[in-house]
Amino acid sequence: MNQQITPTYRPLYQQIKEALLARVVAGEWPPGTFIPSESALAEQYGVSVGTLRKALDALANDKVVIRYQGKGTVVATHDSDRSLFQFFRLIGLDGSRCLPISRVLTRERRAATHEEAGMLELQKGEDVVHIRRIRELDDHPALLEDLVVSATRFAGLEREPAPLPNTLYHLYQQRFGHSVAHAEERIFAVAADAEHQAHLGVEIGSPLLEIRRIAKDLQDTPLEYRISRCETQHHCYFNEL
Amino acid sequence: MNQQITPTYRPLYQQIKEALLARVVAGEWPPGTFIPSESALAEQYGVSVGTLRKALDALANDKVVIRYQGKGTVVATHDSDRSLFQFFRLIGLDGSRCLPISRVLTRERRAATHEEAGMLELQKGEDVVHIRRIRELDDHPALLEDLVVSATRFAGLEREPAPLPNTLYHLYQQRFGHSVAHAEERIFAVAADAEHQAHLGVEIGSPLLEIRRIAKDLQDTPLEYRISRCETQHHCYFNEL
DNA sequence: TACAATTTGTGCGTATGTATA
DNA sequence: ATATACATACGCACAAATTGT
Repeated sequence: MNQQITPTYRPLYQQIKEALLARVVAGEWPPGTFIPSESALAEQYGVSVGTLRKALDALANDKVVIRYQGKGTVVATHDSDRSLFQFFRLIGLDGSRCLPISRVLTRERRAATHEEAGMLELQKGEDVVHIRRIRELDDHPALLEDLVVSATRFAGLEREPAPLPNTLYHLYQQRFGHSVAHAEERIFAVAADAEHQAHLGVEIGSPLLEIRRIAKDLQDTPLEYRISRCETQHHCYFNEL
Repeated sequence: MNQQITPTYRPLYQQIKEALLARVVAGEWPPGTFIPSESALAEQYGVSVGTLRKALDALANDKVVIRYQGKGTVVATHDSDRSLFQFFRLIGLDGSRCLPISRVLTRERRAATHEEAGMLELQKGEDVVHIRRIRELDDHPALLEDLVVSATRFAGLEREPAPLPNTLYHLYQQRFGHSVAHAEERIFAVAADAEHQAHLGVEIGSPLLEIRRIAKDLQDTPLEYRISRCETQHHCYFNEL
């Protein structure tokens, strides 16, 4: 492993990090499996264990892998924990974390709209799978969600087993081999319409939180575009700066 | 520097980290000043440079200090950059970061309400300074902000020079020696009232984003409670997960 | 229960590279 | 050029956690 992959200087441990990341992305070590030990990898790349440690620490920092003292290093999965703490930011007014229960309303395959194609970086005319569901928090309907994914990337999602799991990212990873690594959210305040009245039991025109999320994989490929509308009488969006 | 401060074992570099943090908090190195070099500090504590490096790296990760190769390590300040990128999460619809311009409406010292006393952990009957201002983004009034701080902790803030800087946290640090280290935000959707109509030019009842922020210092002491109401026709709240 | 093997975590020391003044 | 400071890289020793014998 030489120091000059490109003419510009890059630290060795960063090159190792990228090499390891490439192997994760390539599927050599599927999510949930243990990767080789530090000493074994250090020997493979011909670097010191300290250098390899720094690469693994950086990957752990990015939540690509998780390290367990005495056991080894595993590729990160979408356990309920991760989906809940990293990607679900709604909490009760008292600060309690409540786990959502999903109920699917519609599920269909159709052509992507112009906006969806742009968000998901799809070719002209590609299909998407569109899922609409409501999510209950504390036995009370709180969210109306519309989400779309590429129908080619997630082939057959519209025919998946009836009760979709309420942690969809786990399904993406298990069934389709696509892991959501991070996401961007843009939040707006909007007025409720008749649909929200019907499903969430709020007045037409009452204020709702609208959360537009683009979920991406390790290579920044957009996997899912999701719009959630949330009633904030009983819950709120929480963020730490 | 022994390994046993408490009966429970704690890594040496964490103990060093806390010792250094304590000296920052005590004001030994004010924000913006350079702290001693790695080798000097390592000698002071009788540890290796590697161990001290790990402590400093952790502090840099927490944004307590900033490291410059070839120059040294400085205690973090509230430059416009930090206030803007860490604490200001509103962006234009096109993704542009727009810097806000503030105009103060009212500024008064008064008794704390029950809610404010709870949020700021004040004694019964303590005073607060209350500032109300609007903030413009792209020459368009976009936010109506109400913020309160302890009148004893920020003594004389209500008599500060007329044009308050639009980055208040910088003033807190410079004038009162209180540095905002992190914050919690809770976001709601609310309906605009007559005041919002007057100041933001929106219809009564139209949806607004309400951001309730508690800003804390390095020791988790709440410094400021702030409620911002934001119109999201031209801007939105941005968050990365 | 005790012990050993494996793996990551911590700590030390040293040498060299890069950036800044 | 020189000096200083942080960044990278190597190697070693030992501690702590886990697992199997």
